[in-house]
Amino acid sequence: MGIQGLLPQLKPIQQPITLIRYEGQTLAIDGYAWLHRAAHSCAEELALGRPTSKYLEFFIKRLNMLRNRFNINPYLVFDGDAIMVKKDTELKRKQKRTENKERALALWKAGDKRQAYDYFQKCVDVTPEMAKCVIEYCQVQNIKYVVAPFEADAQMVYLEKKGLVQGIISEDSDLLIFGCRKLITKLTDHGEGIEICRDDFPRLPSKFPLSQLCPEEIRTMVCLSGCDYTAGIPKIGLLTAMKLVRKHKTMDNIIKSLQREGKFTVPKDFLAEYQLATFAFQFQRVYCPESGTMTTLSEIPDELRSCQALFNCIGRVISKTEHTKGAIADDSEVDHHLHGRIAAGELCPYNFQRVLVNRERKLQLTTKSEPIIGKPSVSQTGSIDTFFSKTASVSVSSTSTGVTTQMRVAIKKQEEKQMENERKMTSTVERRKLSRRDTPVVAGVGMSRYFGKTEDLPSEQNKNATTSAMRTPTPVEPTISPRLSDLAKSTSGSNSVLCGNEGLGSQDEEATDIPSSLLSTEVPSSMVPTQVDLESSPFSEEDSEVLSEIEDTAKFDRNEKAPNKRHCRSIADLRESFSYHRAPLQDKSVNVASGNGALHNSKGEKNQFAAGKVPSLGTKRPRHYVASPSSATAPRQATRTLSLSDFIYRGQ
DNA sequence: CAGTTCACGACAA
DNA sequence: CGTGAACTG
Repeated sequence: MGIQGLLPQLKPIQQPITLIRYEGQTLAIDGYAWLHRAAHSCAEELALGRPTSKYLEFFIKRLNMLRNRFNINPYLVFDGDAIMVKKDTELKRKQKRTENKERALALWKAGDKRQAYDYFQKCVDVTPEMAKCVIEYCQVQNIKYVVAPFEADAQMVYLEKKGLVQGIISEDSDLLIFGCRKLITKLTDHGEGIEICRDDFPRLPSKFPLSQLCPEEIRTMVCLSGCDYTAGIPKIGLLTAMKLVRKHKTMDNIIKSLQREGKFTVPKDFLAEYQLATFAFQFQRVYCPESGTMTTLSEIPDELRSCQALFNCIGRVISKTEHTKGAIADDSEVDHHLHGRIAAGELCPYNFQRVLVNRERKLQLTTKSEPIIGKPSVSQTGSIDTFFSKTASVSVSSTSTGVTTQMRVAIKKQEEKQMENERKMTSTVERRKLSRRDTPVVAGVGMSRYFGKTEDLPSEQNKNATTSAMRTPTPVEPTISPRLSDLAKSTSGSNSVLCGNEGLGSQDEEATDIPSSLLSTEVPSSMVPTQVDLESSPFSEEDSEVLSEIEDTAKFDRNEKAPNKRHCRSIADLRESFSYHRAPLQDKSVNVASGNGALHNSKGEKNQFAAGKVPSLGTKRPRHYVASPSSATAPRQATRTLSLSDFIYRGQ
């Protein structure tokens, strides 16, 4: 993957840096790159279809580092659907993985867990469901994210072009071909990495004078030597490709020359492959979080707009009328709304008819067994977990958050670490009212801000605020109603069967399809779930407990007397309510410091996207909807944007 | 021999 | 990703 041999050639301009130099800026992060690394810490659980919080912990650790230690605004970008040019390679990889997985499982069953472990590592696959788990964390934490319609690479470069991010964290050298200006690679846990700037290209040695090539020539070069979209020509590496381009300029000339000399064997349809590759590099579909529409990385020139092949390889988009993905040239024919929901992580990126479900929650729903948590958590045992199991039965609010147990555990762990650090770093204990800091309960209280432990909140005002905010990170949609019945089917009848390891690897496909009637942008209000719908659902008691989060949101949606009853303010609310301006570690209040607008944490106009901006079903919000707090929400906002610690340690 | 491509093994987590 | 084997001129 990537451009073989590119990074070594760029060695002269690779600059070791620390993230300090990005203080106050926003950086795009290749979400799947992190997921892949994180997945190695729990390959076994992932392959066996068992719950885990490890990969989330990885994200939390790193996101905390970025935000707290370096004051950087992370902008997570996840891959979406595969584009045509890459689909076959994707399939091959999948095949390899399933191959390894089978071997791993065979070894596992044979009892050879040692060797099985190695093969688990080789078959690690990251799924959109895992991304969703991270996404829900982002929603709670007010971290920006987007699910790219296709490749994250193109999406991230687009964000950079638009000035929404000032740099890109990724391991992929492809980024530079897409036009990335600032690439940060090899980022460590401590925030050190390698920076590659486009502006430094002129400093490259004459051996590899990249700056003397125009963008098109660069694409020619990498296509010759091989990239994600072309196999390249055998025996031609980056350097010979460079020479060829310098000599003959265009791909046409190069191919002619090569064929004349006969030294190299040019694959038959290489030229066509190249053509498609350049399309994908330049015009790949991306999602514009500002306008809430699908666009292309670069604008498609008029003379190419009639090229059908182009629209096939830059990514097929959803047609507004057909409700299928196709090569659509006309922007107004594109269903931007559905793509917005994909970008928000609401719908499955490769099958928009399916709701995207957090992997860990899905596991909770399909196997009723209580999740196997990483470890019983030595410190302060009994505080948080029992806390949750207690309140779960008492109050719906704790289960209504849509946050899985894994998330709780993961967040809790990180919180503990952070508090540990805080403890070390601050010798002045008086800073805040921390009298209760060291009591075992503290962690539990700390958690409450994520999970709406409403009874801890003093005022009625806050209570409402929290419940409305806490409901669920997933936008509350009418689609929940049909889903409920599906889930009922899948969970109620077959509980005993589903327990245990039964679903090895086959846990994926759930009947979460949305009826096509719901795909239209106009949703009859009759689709809003009714009390009858819910009460007639034949849940067992346990089921309803597990499912209460969904049910809750539905109830809440009904009772909410918000102006827009089809789609409660859900995430917009959530992030608005929970945007604290700074994590508690720093003393400097950054709220005010962001004069340059780089840090637009809570009220920032640029912050509106990640999910709140996404148009909701059947509503037509103004294009540049800025989540300006209404007078009604303003006071709540005020109370909300206390420092995190204040929030944690208030009320008891 | 210098320059280059390519296949392998190792990382890290 | 870095290494070394293998190939070329």
